[in-house]
Amino acid sequence: MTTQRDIARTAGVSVAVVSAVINGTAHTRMSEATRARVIQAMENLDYQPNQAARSLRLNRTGMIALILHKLDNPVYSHLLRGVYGAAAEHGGTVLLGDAEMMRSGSQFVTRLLSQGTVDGILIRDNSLFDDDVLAELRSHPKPILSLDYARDHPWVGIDDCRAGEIATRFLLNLHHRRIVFIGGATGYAFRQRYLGYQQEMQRAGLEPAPHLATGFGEQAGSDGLRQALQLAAAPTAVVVNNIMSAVGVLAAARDLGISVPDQLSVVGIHDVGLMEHLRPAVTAVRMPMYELGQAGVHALYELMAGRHCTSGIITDYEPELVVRDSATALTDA
Amino acid sequence: MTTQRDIARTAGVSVAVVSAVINGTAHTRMSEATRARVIQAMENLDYQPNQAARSLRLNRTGMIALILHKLDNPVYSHLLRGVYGAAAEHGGTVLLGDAEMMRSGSQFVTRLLSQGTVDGILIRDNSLFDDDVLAELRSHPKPILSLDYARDHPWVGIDDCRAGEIATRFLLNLHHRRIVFIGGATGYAFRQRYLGYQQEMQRAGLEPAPHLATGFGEQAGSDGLRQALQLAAAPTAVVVNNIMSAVGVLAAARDLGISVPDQLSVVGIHDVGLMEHLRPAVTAVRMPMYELGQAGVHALYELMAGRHCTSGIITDYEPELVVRDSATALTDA
DNA sequence: GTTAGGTGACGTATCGTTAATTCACCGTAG
DNA sequence: CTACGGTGAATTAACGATACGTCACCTAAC
Repeated sequence: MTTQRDIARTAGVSVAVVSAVINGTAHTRMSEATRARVIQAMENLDYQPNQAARSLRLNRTGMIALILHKLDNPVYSHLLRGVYGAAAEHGGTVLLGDAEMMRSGSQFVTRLLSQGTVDGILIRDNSLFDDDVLAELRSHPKPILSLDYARDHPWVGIDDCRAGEIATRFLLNLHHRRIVFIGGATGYAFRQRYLGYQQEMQRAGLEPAPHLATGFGEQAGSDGLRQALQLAAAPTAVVVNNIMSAVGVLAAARDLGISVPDQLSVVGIHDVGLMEHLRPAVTAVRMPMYELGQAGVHALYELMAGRHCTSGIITDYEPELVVRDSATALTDA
Repeated sequence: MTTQRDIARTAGVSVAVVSAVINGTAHTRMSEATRARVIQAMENLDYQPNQAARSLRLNRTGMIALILHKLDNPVYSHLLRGVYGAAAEHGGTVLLGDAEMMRSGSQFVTRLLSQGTVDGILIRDNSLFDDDVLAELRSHPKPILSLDYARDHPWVGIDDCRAGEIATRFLLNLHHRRIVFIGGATGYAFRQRYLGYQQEMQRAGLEPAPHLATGFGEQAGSDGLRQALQLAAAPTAVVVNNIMSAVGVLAAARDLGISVPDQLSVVGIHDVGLMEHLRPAVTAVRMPMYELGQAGVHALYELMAGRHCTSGIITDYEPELVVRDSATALTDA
């Protein structure tokens, strides 16, 4: 491995100068000729700074952790892109973790937290961490930022309530009145979306249906729809709190012989490529996940720089309805 | 931050003893009483070793990189689990990267390769890296293992050819004769699956259809089916080379008014949760991706230990057909 | 002619950990 | 009474990069 010492020897300067050339240290100056010689030597010897040494000296690794609920959830696809991109802007690398690995006592969490492996942590959905881990998280010195509302941490979020409103408003405009809200686990974001639904229903003078929060994933959507059909008045439309649950709703509808959108309109919250390729293609509210990732990283870097960061919902980018085929106007039957 | 020096001071010993207690160094001995005092001090002060210092000293980070094509491809879900699990067994952490980030010249790739950020690299689908990156990969000192056949690296793979055979054999047993093979990008694995299809067709005395390798993803499946229908004799069954393309095939079939499985049987290669929740639920060949991840990590650790590692297909776990609703026996029409 | 200030560069302590070397002490064998 | 081996520990030199303190040299102002 080529070190600064090798460069120094080759260029006939001291390591201090090499380091100064690399970091542009104001303190140590050098002539243009010297700088050029050093740069030449670095290129010739194919020098690459040793990260471990750098981390030790600077007490900073240039790596941030991103902890997600289910890595394979397609809604994270854009979030990941945003996070990786923004981290790269700051010259940083991203260590990706699944919340599953955050069980307290696991190698992974300890390592992240206290061993200086990362400079900061971005987490999505606090509700997933058990109390021990949360305590550990709070006690350790590196900044943490939540990508969802958090009572005890700095956070950045997207307007989940608005997403619920948009989906509901769309269905109301299509003359639906019996609209139910299906799916969603314990997270704050999930509840916010229901809140948006609730508000919009009340604004229209309608009674919101209870939250059929049957959980997360395809099965939850299927269960939710079956429960919805037990209600006194069967719904003509559903808002689905989650992209994978939307798949479950479509499956259950098919299994029960309910035609979508003719007999049941479906609007999903969150949009991914899959929604376009299901049949019927699913009308969904696109959430600005890419932008959330970006904003989260920038805010985290603020924190890591010791500066203040204002928590809140990002307002530059709003949830946006993508109209496809799974919802249609209610015709008087 | 608590360091070994703090422990040493508290326990009234030297740092050498602390290090020896931690690492069990044979060279430096100590009495049981001393060891106990050191351990007590470590607990009291909540000592966590500094990874940067460790990495610098040992020239080893305990981190391996896993580079995938599309992170959000659900088939990686089980692979990830296998990799993370096996890495944890070795006390390691996984740095996850998308091949997109492997564009040569990017921060990420350089960092991985030469700056000692990781001890080894696991890559899936070599075809994704451009020549510059591959050259860099080969020139750098850390071991690399491919999770797919590779001419120039050690590799571990799954039996993709067998998967093609299984899918085709299943359809043949259902009396299908006009079977086409759809989708797949440039990877070796994709071609192997077609090869399996080809072999099985020939074994049945049938002429294999040309490989409708329209690419990767939902759109590819849709395009592939449309192309298949242009063939002289329309197919009664398709093998789909890729899970997302299967979604596209179903969508195109629906759009074209072709009923699955009544008019067209579909078998997918690779299985993910989604397949169960599509309608019709997709019959698919489950690939041992979890086991591939495990085997890859173990082989990589062999390489990192300077030992030899035999490249090849893992045989302990075979591709396995999961029968659902998208394929049915051909009845004489 | 002396000195103040600027320029260009060097030497070295430091980060926390590991491991090779050295050392002090004690009991015992010769 | 001395030499010796074993035990339990301390000292210290790396690992590579960074930044502070220092210094030699040159020019120009007084």
